[in-house]
Amino acid sequence: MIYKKPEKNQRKPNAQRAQLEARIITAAEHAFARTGFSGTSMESIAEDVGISKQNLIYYYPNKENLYRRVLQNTLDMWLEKMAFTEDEATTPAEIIRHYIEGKLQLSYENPEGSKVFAHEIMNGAPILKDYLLSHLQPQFEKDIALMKKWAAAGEIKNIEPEHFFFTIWAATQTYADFASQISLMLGKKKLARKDFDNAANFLTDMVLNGIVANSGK
Amino acid sequence: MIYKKPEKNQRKPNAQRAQLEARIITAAEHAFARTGFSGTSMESIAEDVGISKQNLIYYYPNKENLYRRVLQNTLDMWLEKMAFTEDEATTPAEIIRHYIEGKLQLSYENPEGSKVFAHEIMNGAPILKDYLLSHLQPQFEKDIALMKKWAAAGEIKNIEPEHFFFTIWAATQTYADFASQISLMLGKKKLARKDFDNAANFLTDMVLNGIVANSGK
DNA sequence: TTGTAGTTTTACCAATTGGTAAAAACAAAT
DNA sequence: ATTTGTTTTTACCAATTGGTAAAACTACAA
Repeated sequence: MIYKKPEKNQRKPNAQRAQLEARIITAAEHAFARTGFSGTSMESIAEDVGISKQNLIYYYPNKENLYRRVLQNTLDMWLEKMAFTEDEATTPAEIIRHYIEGKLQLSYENPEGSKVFAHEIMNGAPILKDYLLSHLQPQFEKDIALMKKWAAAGEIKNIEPEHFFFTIWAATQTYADFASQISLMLGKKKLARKDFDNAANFLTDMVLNGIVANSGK
Repeated sequence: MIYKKPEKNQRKPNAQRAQLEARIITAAEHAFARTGFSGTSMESIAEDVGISKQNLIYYYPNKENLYRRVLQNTLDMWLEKMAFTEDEATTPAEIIRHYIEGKLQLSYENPEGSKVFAHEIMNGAPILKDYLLSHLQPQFEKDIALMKKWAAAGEIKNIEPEHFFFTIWAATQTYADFASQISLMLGKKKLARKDFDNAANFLTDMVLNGIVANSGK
């Protein structure tokens, strides 16, 4: 008898599992985006994927687990666009323009994630609170400082940077979170790429004219 | 036997009932604001009021009923601040300033209502859709036209008014809907009157500088 | 003091909730 | 063909859900 390393043999082509897991995450994201954590049932997610509830539970053993996974998934691509500290060599106007465009693109590409985030915040951020404090807050602080430096150097007007960020966040995320209302107002079935481009143009124009010292253009 | 008009005698001092109904509405608003329609249970609302679920059902016979009531309650005070057509005699700058202040005051005074509204929209506005189309949309159209007139007259820059409104709505409602995130960022337990004043100052300054032709001031 | 309208409590109920346990089906390596 | 790990199905379950039905309680007018 020889000692044989009991190396895990992975029979199933792992790709298939990954694919199903991805489909589950997508369905879950969709569901949580509409009705939040407590308003969503595991059954409905499973149904959406086309598997049984028990089978769903096999992959994600409980609801909070699944929810955290969805939240984390989104947050990863989210947070990096939430703060704008970057290459300080470029001008404030360019940084701000780039920032607005990036956030709007995110709303366009991942509106569901934005909504899941919104639900969590409106519920008092019970799960995200720590994360926001430890990850977003420091970045926020840094960006505030940067804008104050700009103001001191006369590159932008002497505004309150905090509210600048709240406004940009709100104005960009609204095209994801409130898409149904916006498309209703515009008389469209669904928001298209073009609408996001228009939004980007409007927003950057207004913001740059509004706060950049030498009038943006 | 004389025919006596069976006039309804209202024994219970009607005021007491009205008071309890108001307490229920408040509790319901609070609950729906956190977790939306499907995420809220009648039990939890009753508990919050301090009565039994069956007693709650005596006053509001079913959940959707109660939800519609809460929604309507909010909407009444909501919609009139959602459009700004008014006295056309005043200047665009004054109208816009007044508009922003009004919307922010609403967010300050009734943040719960704002959140209920947000939940409804994020869920695709299943109940509000018709109302928005018949009430908000026409006002919206009118205001768009007004702003275009301003632009044609050279009073404001040639922007896209639709996105102007989306931005203002988002930027003002965010202080209600996302209050938990904002207060987290500002390092405060709760947003105070002062924070809303600051927001109003920032927003009006930026917007007026950004879109009014003769630079707002 | 009794009738009556308004209110609250008690007793249920079927459906849905998130979740467990274990049996069965499946697929691949030996 | 058999073992072995992976996946799916079947069978449950206690708790919670929105809601019904009716009994019991309350207070006031006659």
